Amino acid sequence: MCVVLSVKINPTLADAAETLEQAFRRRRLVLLVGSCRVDYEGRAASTLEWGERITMIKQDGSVLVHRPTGYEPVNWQPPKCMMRVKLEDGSLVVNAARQEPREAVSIEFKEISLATTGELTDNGEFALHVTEEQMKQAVLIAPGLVEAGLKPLQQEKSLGEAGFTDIVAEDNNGNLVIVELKRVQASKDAVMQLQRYLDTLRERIDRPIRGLVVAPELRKNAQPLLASLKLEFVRLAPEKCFKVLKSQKDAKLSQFLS
Amino acid sequence: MCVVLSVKINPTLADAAETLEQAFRRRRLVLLVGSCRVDYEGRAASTLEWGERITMIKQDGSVLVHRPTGYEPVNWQPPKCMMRVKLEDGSLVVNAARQEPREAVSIEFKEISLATTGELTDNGEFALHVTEEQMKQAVLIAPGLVEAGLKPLQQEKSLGEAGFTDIVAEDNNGNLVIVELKRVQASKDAVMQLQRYLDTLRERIDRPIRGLVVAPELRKNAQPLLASLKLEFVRLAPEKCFKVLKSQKDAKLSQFLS
DNA sequence: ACGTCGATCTCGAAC
DNA sequence: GTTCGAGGTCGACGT
Repeated sequence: MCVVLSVKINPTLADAAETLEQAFRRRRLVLLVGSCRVDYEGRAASTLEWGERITMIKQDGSVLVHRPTGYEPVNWQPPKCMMRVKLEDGSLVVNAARQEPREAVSIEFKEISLATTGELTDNGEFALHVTEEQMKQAVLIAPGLVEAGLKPLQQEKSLGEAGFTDIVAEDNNGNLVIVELKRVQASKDAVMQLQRYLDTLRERIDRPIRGLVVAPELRKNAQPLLASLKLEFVRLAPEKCFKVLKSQKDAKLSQFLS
Repeated sequence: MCVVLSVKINPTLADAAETLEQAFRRRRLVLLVGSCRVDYEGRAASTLEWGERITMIKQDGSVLVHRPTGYEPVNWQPPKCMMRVKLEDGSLVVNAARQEPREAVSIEFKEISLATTGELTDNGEFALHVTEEQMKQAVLIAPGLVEAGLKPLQQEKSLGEAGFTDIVAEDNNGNLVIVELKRVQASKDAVMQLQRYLDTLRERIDRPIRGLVVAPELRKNAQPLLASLKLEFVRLAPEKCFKVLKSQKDAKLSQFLS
């Protein structure tokens, strides 16, 4: 297997231009390391003065210009860009343009240290292990994770403008229980969202309703708010949900095999 | 000048490991292209199965794993990571860990097509031309951009839980004027945010208050909402703000030179 | 350190 | 197509 098709070290700009032309025509991956200047105009406008950077042009026409530090690209262009190469006296200009919105990034190189092209194939599955949706599934499968005797009523109850509740259930005393789930530490936001649900529900339904924030943790500054609104917090670790889902999956598997 | 220090095409895993060890010790840039699998565990947890990707390890210890398409890295690690390399039978594992929050990305290579290291210097200045903050500055300098006779009162008026207004001013008729600024087309969000400010203010202050959404454009579906809330829209192009700021800057400069 | 807010946010799902 | 909400958001700024 050979994913890297061409590697040129310190090519002339003309040589690099040739390589780029070909790569863009065939929709190949391009990696450029060199000294450049970048102009952007579109949703905003920016200029980046001379410096050494890494430029990545992907197979779907997305463009990333990375400085030697930091998580984010300093300049970029989303997928589906039209790429153009222009050789001017003493500089190589790569232009990436798109419409809707109309915007363009133009990268001017005065020196290229490395020009690489390749064709990468990547069908590997990406899985985020415990999402909020998975926590919900886990709680619906095993409501005891939240409270003994809890009985889920329906998965999502539309509340019009107020949004959706995560879980509607009933407790051992016949109270309606509204559950607001968070995969990570719950903040005031989560508490206020739950309160809005309750406000809306109480206008429509005349029976006792409890509000539960269920999350691995409750942010400290949300605790007074929670208390003042007479809501409740239930600690639930994502790992527990993961175990429930795993055992569920295993059960299905063994059922399938039996 | 030589920013790229080492380029190895189809190196053995042992050879690559050697190169990486050295690069990490000296805090160099590393680019890897090859077939890998990625595990992440920290704020969330994820797995990415085998595929061909580009891995970029920056000079500040940030890590980016990019699939051949899309703007975003599929896995990453913020700056200041501890990097470790481990050679196991048939695979090279690169581990990037940090604390606060405690999390780690582990990249397992079974084949490396390209391993590059380098030392990039980049002091080029980056400038974004018109930000929302700059629009605000422009309006404070030249309130006439919004309305003739408008007099700004203070830059930001704290409204407790409701957040902050962009600009508080007074019009020719002695009305209080609350301005919500947007650098791009204003949506229902902007209108509702402004309305929240007004609700809060009207509880505290007993005088006529007008609410203005100031932006280059107002989204069509926000217009009925704006009308029903009796708010107003004022068109303001970022270019005009840019000119104001530029003339201001020029004035300062000529003042400085005189 | 924590909280809030903007972003050329990006991305996906729902409508 | 547009709108809405989440993100391992990131990054900047204020307290």
